Amino acid sequence: MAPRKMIDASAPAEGGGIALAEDVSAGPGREDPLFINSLAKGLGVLKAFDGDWDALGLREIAARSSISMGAAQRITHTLVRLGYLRKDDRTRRYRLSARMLDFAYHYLHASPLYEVAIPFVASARDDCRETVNVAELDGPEVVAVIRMPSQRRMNPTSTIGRRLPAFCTAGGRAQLAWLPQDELADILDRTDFQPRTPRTITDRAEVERRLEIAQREGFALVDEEVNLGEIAVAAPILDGNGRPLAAVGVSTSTAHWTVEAARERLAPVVMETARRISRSLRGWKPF
Amino acid sequence: MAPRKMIDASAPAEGGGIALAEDVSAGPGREDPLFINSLAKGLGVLKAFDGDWDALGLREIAARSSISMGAAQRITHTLVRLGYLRKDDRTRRYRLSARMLDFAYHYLHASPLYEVAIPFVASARDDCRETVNVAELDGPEVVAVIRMPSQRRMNPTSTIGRRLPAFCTAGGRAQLAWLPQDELADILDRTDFQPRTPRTITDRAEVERRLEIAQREGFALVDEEVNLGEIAVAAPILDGNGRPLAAVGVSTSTAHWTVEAARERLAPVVMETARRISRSLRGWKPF
DNA sequence: ACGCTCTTATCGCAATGCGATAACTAATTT
DNA sequence: AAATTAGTTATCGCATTGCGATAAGAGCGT
Repeated sequence: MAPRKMIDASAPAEGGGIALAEDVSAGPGREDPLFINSLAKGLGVLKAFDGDWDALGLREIAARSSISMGAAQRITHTLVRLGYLRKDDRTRRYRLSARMLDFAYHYLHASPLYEVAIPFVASARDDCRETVNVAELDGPEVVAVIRMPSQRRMNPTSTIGRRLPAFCTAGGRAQLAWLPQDELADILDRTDFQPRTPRTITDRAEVERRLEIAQREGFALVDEEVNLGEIAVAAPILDGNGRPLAAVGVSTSTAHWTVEAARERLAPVVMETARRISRSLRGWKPF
Repeated sequence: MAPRKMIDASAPAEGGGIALAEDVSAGPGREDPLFINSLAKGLGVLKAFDGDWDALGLREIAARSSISMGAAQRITHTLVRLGYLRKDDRTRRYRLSARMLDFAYHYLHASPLYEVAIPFVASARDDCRETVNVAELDGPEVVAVIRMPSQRRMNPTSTIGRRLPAFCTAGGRAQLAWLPQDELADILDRTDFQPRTPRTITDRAEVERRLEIAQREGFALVDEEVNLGEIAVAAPILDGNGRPLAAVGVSTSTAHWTVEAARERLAPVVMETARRISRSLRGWKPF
């Protein structure tokens, strides 16, 4: 009964709109007759398996997704039946099944980006022996789409699907810098300039200045703004109209690289890699 | 006129029967009061974005997931609102959003396997300069969980989330071979021994013999049974009780490797890598 | 053994999501 | 261009579907 309300950031897409996660439980009929509540709840449950907590019990699922236990019961039952959740009959706890990766598979195969980029990314990683990644912009965030880690273990192993704010990441800035003015402004309007480290630039004007520099230089460089001890460089993958589709980036450690070294030896690699991928993609028009 | 009847008695409104590859519903729509149909349909729509087709229109979505257009309308609306689908207002078509990768992220972070394995896999790939992967068993199939491709472009670029039959893949056999007898039998019972190439072993007894050999040798070797021109070697990652959690595998091309060379130079790598990962995982008990 | 907590099963009700249809808009044909 | 068509959005009344509460059942700890 703890009235804890876990508002999850579910709907960053549309600007206005109603706070949907808010009234899911105590919901009086809302004014959106097309919105299917059970679907939202179901996906909410899938999202509840967030932290590195292991198997969840029914009660905890209900609490985390702020739904009634009856709903949790029905939803878990359905998800188990569909194969997305697995249940340990002994402990009566649930955990995600490998079928969750189906979604990633479908997504990655819905665009040629993945397949085309892989060999170039592999080659780039071998050239500089550092972690290379490809990230897409999704609203004010970037999402890791490809990740080829170096042997060195990085701080928080960034995984496919990881989301980070665009304004302070190299991949994010590399895409923001090539965006049309109005779209950029729209995204920055929606951005929460929260510092991730003491070195994160939180001033919008200053970020915009960095974007101009990135545009001019052809790459974005971020120095310990995301994680202390980490330097990242990224360049945009552009479609035929010069619109950014994603960014190729390299992350490395201040223990082995200086900003100057990165600028000199890493930046050319990401720019060249991004250019090659861009060229291989020509002809395919995203929306 | 009361033509609104519904002869659907014969066609229980099970969620998207056709499009779902698995036996999602042998007939669950029937009497299963806990089964939430709208949730199944919603997930079915997400799955409809399967091939490399690009953006889908409402009509096509409805057809692919075998739901009414009304349902398609409501579901897409909901999914767009939740951020899983993106809509191009000009063409009125939908496509998956990067948010789909959230699921992969949650799944990969629900177990320590991913983080622990990454550096070892990276190191293995650098040792043999071939594609290294980690796959988990999910029923009679294996699912790719980690993929570190070589620079050489492989036939069908295997992606995270890709599913293949366990009985004819190296990663699959490496896990089957270490499974308790009853579980193995259960999985083989459910296996459809369909050949993927002319060289696929489709005789259950012969597959079982190969499993014994794999068990004895410590690794599984598959020669062009999945794709022509491809040799794969894999070894199991075991938990404290000797139960397989996943498998480390290397895929390579017959153009550059012979079976003997793979056995001699690749097998030791996967075995050693699997052993290292296994040891790093001790203490964590999956269910 | 007896509480306790959490999970599974059951039930009656009405809100929710359903399918059909109509209004609309973009793209194609003539 | 006007006319035709394919496809998408909006609306509506109704029964179905999924809802929350409650009761029955399992484990677990003390």
